[in-house]
Amino acid sequence: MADCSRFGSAFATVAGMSAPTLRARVRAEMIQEIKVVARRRLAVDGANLSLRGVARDMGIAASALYRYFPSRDDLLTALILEGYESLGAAATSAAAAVSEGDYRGRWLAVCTAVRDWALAHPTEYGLLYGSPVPGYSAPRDTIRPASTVVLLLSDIATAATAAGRIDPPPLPTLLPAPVRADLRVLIDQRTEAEHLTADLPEDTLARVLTGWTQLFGLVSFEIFGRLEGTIEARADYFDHQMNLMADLVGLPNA
Amino acid sequence: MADCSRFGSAFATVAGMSAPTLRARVRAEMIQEIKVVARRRLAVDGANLSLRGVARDMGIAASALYRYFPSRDDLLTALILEGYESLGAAATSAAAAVSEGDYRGRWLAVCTAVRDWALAHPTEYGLLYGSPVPGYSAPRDTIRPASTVVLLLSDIATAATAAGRIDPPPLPTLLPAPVRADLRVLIDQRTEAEHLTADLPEDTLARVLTGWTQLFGLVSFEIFGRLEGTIEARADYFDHQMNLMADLVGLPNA
DNA sequence: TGTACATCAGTGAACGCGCGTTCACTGATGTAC
DNA sequence: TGTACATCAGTGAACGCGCGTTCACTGATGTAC
Repeated sequence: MADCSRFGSAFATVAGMSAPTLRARVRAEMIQEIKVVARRRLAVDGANLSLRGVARDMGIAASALYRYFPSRDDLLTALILEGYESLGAAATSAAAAVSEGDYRGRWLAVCTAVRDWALAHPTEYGLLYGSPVPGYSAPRDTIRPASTVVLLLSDIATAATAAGRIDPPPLPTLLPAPVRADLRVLIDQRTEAEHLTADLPEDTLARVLTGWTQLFGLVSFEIFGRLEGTIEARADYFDHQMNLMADLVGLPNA
Repeated sequence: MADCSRFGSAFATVAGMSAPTLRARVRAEMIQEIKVVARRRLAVDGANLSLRGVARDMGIAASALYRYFPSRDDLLTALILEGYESLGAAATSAAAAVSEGDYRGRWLAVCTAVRDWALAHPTEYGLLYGSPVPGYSAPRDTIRPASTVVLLLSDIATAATAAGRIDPPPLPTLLPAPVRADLRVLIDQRTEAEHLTADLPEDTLARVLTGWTQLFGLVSFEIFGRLEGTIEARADYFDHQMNLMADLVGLPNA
């Protein structure tokens, strides 16, 4: 839906074969500009994205947009998809910038990248992680890109486990069997899909998911204004909480 | 804004003095019914509450609503306020149903009450804890009722601390000074406002806030569909996570 | 290299809809004497 | 207890707006010979 390749784009037709025609290049640029302008409008209107508004900002007729996106919802879907990809890319490159063996550093880098991205794109963040847009349901395509961050986090834990550098603090609460089963399925799916040999104990994954929930829970609190009047040292607080989660997972100190 | 007392209501004029007039009673019932119907519509439309829709459902003219609420936003505010009150009441009575000394039981009761309320009122939950409604900003009145849950949680920790029944697991990460200062202010505000003598260490409050973030983070994940395809044993998982948070705070096992 | 036809981008008017809010009004309820 | 006036609840038309989407159209770009 979000992709436009089913439109008779000359670009798609000759993709990779010969140089794209003038039209194809202009078309691709146009699609990009529409998304850029739409994102700008999103920041003002919130999730109530309006095609007419976008067209107005671009100085073209509203109907012209239908050459590029078959409906408003498809444009919204494209923006959501790119949002997940943008956030995922930020987190991925932040993780890659930290040395292999510094598991806690990588963990914190991912968390901080998510927060920074959210602060830089608050409305987009709301679109991705806030309440669902009424009358709009995200298509299947968004599921995979949406899971980048949690995969990064669990990969860090997996690597630390494989290196024998994980040491989670013992806590009285034990993992209930049904949850353990759910987690087992997730771990098996992951190792199979990536042809990994490294394994992740269910108990570790459970704590990684705690950290994941804490990460987005705290970022949502901050972005949606729920920390107003309580915590003022936001960055310090965030860093502290994410370190606590790294403690809980058992990642070593540097 | 949300209250209608500045409207020339006969009820307000004679409040507590003599029996309310027929008109006053009918008026009060009408206000209630508007809110009930509006809440029902909210469940369908999401945050895009429409006055005309409410009027249609009630079988009256849209303009008639202006006798009761000066604008759409005031109705929305009233609903948000009642939402916080309803959630807070559910959590409070759940806590009260657990015996004084069972700190962990009270903690879990509050958490479960929040989750149950959210599952029973998903759209309202989204209105309270999702992305802010575009073009609408919540007035000051909503701040106090919105903090009921976190106060309940910290009161449990305070009581456990006073009883000497708290035993948090030591973790390497320490509280940064600026955060400690923020937390100190919150604790002093609370003890002063309630004329309490019991004190709460900043480190404990920090972990209570971790639990608070985890609680709403996880409920939001579940309500907003972000657990789809991962955790199926939702209730077990929730219970487990909230127990983990109780471990972190150091609440004793029963 | 040039011409004839097909494809595409963009226009502007139009459709049909829903919205919040205002306003002059009718009829019922309440109040003061 | 009854009457005159004031207050209130609710109506229905209207204003002005913005929206998504469709459609017949013009002019430019691309393609096949």
